[in-house]
Amino acid sequence: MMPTIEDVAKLAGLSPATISRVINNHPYVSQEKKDLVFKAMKELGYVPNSNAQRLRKQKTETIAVLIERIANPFFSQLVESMDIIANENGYKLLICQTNNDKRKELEYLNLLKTKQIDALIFASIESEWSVVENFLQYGPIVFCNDFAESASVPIIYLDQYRSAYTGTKHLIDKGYTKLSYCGGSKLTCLGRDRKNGFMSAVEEAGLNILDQWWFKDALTIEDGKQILRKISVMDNPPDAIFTGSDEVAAGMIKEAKSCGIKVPGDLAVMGFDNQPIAELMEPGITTICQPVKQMGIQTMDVMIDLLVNKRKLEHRFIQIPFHLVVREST
Amino acid sequence: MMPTIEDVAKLAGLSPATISRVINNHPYVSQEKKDLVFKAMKELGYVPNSNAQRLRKQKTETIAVLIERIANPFFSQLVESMDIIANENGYKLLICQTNNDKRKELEYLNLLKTKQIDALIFASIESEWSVVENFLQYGPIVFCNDFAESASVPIIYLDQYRSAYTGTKHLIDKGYTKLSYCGGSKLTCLGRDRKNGFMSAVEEAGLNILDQWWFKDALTIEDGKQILRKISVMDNPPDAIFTGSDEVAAGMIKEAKSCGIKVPGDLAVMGFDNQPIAELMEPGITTICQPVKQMGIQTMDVMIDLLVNKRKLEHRFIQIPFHLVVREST
DNA sequence: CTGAAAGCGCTAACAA
DNA sequence: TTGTTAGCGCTTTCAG
Repeated sequence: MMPTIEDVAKLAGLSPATISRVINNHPYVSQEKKDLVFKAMKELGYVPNSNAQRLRKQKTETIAVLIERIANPFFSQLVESMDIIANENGYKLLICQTNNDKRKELEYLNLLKTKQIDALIFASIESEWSVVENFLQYGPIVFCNDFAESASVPIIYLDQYRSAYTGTKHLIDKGYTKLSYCGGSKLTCLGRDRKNGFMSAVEEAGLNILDQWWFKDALTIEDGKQILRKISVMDNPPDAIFTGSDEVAAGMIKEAKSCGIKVPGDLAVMGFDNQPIAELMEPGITTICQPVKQMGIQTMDVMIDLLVNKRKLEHRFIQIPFHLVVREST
Repeated sequence: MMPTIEDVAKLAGLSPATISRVINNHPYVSQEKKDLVFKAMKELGYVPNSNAQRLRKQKTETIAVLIERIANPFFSQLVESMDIIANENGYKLLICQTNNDKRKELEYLNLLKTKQIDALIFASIESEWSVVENFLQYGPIVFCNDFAESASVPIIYLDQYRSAYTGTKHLIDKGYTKLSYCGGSKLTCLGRDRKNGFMSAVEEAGLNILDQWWFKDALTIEDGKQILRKISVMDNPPDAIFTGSDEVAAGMIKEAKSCGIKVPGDLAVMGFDNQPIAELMEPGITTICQPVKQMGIQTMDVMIDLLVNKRKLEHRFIQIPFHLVVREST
């Protein structure tokens, strides 16, 4: 079947060791033999068996990245840029969808133990750091976008507190007083910081938030529509809403049209991310621009540095800049 | 460092073979020994080294899928559903972005040869079948969405000819006579069939298409905007345009607003895919609904069948249904 | 500069 | 039902 290194050796009249040296660009192989090896390899259509190499070298040249869902544009863009950098450096990127399932997350973490990956990136996290920590002995771990409390590894992060504060402040400055908050799925560090930023601006302005103005688990366009329907039948509805995603905001705007609610006349809507959709909607969605690609690139740069230059794995926060994009929805 | 099967054997007072049997659920292991093995494994925190398993078994439980870009919503949705089915059947899905680069595609094909994957799915293809064919000896290959001419393997496909014909017919029935066509990147089977479907409806109606009404390489929102700008300055512009993607259509509609062109008054715009954006835009985009998830699921079902039941790899067309979704943009 | 040989961790005959 | 043994294909000392 597939030719092995031994077949090449035989054909070239050399030893497997020499073939291996050529494959791995070792110095001290005469040009003459090198040519012989290349010729034999070509003739046989030889390619080294990666599993044998991995077993021997105890390395896989593969990095895993854990995300919620690839169909979420934020993650697909993040992953795209990570993949490019990884490939440029000779690494493969394994994309792992957790769907916010702790069990699946743990399974993926086990890839480190079973030597199927050299390193792992969390772009979404469910587990406690105390659990994750145990896997550090098997390879470097880096956080990006979200992180686990008290994690002692590099964290590439956008200041959610300040960005939410900025967005909320914008609403307040525009004169809105009945603010609603629409958060994501879980209360991770990201969710917590974002909520605190919102609250901080609200308290500073001395505003009061009714219980019914709080929404959570809003992730999709559909979620946005549903929330808007709830708002549409409220006795005392909010006059502005801060959402954690452009998709939710888009769903709300779409549904508002059906319900006869004017955006921003009756309800101002803020998104988050600055996805393409934020610009395309009518009205355009005011949002916080997160440089997703940059985040992916920088995260992978850190990881490559760890892997290639064997830099020490230590805690540091790398801030990603953000900015407010004002459009018509507020 | 990491405990090996031998460590477990020693601790349990058994042979490595027995441990292996337990790991692989072989019959004929007494419950008593099994318990001993589990206890020892747990105590050592043992996990089998997959590279050793792969080398020995000559299997990876990994399937690759080749796509253009993961940030394209069509592909990210496709991949999401494939991943779910793959995981349910104990397979990992390796996502490979080719960016329409033949060289990269070939690199990924080589994963079959180097035993890093068991099988491969093309959801986008650049190479000739004559090239791809040579890799069949290393594992099954299946096409999905697009395919290579004369490929002799399963092809999961949406009838592009009929769908384009249907969409174009819709425009003609609405009374538009100056039709423009806006195609994708390359002239693959998918692109060719779609174009033929368009032409067929056009010829049937006896319409004339000006040279300047043909556009190609349109993929993104930005591309759509640019094309609209070109149209906006034409002496004799089209009155309806058939595009190959909702994103292109969305870009055109957005830009039309800036240019003072009415959609559909001055220009009717048709999309393709029925992405979420098609519903969200104002006007809503008339489009062809492609059941992406179903496509992903069915493709993976075929692949799993091939892999698990060792079904024979033979040519067959599996049709995915489509339907026209009429909204306001036409 | 090159080759011989050991062994990465596991599985599957073959024996017992 | 269990153990012994021979590799899977490659890399890396260690000798020469």
